[in-house]
Amino acid sequence: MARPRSFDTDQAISNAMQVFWTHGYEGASLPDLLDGMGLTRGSLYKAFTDKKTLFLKVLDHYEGAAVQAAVSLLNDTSISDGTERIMKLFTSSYLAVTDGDRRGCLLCTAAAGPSMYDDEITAVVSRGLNTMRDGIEVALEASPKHADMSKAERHALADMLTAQYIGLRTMARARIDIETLRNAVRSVGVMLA
Amino acid sequence: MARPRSFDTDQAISNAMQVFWTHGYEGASLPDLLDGMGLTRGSLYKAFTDKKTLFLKVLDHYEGAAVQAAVSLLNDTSISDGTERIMKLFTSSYLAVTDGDRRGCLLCTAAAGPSMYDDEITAVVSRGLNTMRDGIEVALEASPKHADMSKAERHALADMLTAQYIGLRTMARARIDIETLRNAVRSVGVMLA
DNA sequence: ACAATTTGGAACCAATCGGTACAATACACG
DNA sequence: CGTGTATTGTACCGATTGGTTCCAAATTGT
Repeated sequence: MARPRSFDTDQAISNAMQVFWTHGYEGASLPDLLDGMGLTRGSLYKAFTDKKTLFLKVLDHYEGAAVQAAVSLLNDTSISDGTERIMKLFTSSYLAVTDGDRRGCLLCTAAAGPSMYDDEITAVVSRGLNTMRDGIEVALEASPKHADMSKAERHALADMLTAQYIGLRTMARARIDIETLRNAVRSVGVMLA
Repeated sequence: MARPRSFDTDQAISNAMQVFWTHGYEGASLPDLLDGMGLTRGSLYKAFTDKKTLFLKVLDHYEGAAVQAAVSLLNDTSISDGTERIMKLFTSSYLAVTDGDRRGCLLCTAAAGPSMYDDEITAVVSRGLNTMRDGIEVALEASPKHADMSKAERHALADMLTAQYIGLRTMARARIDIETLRNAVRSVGVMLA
């Protein structure tokens, strides 16, 4: 009936995610995105309406990929001790930096930026962060060391660890010395032990 | 000899700080700044060279005001227990939110933004965060509960608490539920107790 | 009074921003 | 093979970005 789309939508969103991840929402210009996604203005606006809509789709994608990966790690029953899973999450954040990835967490970056004055973006971001939080809580429930805590206390501890996670990933983006990051992760381990 | 400056430079910087604090570096436009500072383009560029230079001055000002206030709280020997001082710092961050201040920490916001791809800004930001970190470490040294730790362990714990602080203030900006913030602070208290 | 300087303000700049209009293009189906 | 149709590329849009330049008015010390 008509000319088919020459690009894969998911792939395009995934490419856009990389651009937003490095530059942030307001820092990523249309040319940046077009370049990274490998398509032209017309195609982008036809397929994704506008920049903000694209960003919301990207956040969804990030939630479905990066956040979901973290959550399933936190739910991985093949590691019986929940605190071990949590430490694996924090350690992997540290290892990303040693591998040269200083971009931090897309969600955490968006959480700090001026884009948070937009209600829709705010909603998606805090939903994503809450998903992380819930994952941490699940892992805590599978931790023998925290079995005697009250549900409320465990809930609060999950909140604290979420803040810890956000702080760690923000520090990574801020080019804080790698030793400091290592120390922070190590101390989380000591605290949970 | 010549006409003196009709505005107070420090006051102007302080006003600029408010604008950057709410909008972030790239989010604050020239009109925003001129409006908030109450002066015109000509005066601003004569006095502060350009936007980035102004922002660096603002960061210095923030370090001399907000960060220094936090540090002197952390050094306040009238509160003998260092952990109490640290908890006061975290609690005050929480109380800022209950008072309706959702702007978070200027340094932490700058740490997450695309402005971190600028070396000069990066340097000033991480210097400020390190100052905070050192303050926390001093407080820890004045804590009986942490007197038996090794210097290295205490250092690492300070790093962790810095990440915690950044995360907390970022969550405040991200409009995370106030209960979650309260829980996070409470858990820090439990952890340090 | 005079020289020095800063003021507010407007005009102006090139560059870039996000977004749109539209003609050329390339495909799927009858 | 055509023809309808959605996609594509590009030229273009007005608005805004940070930054400059000019100038008359204002305010000081000498």
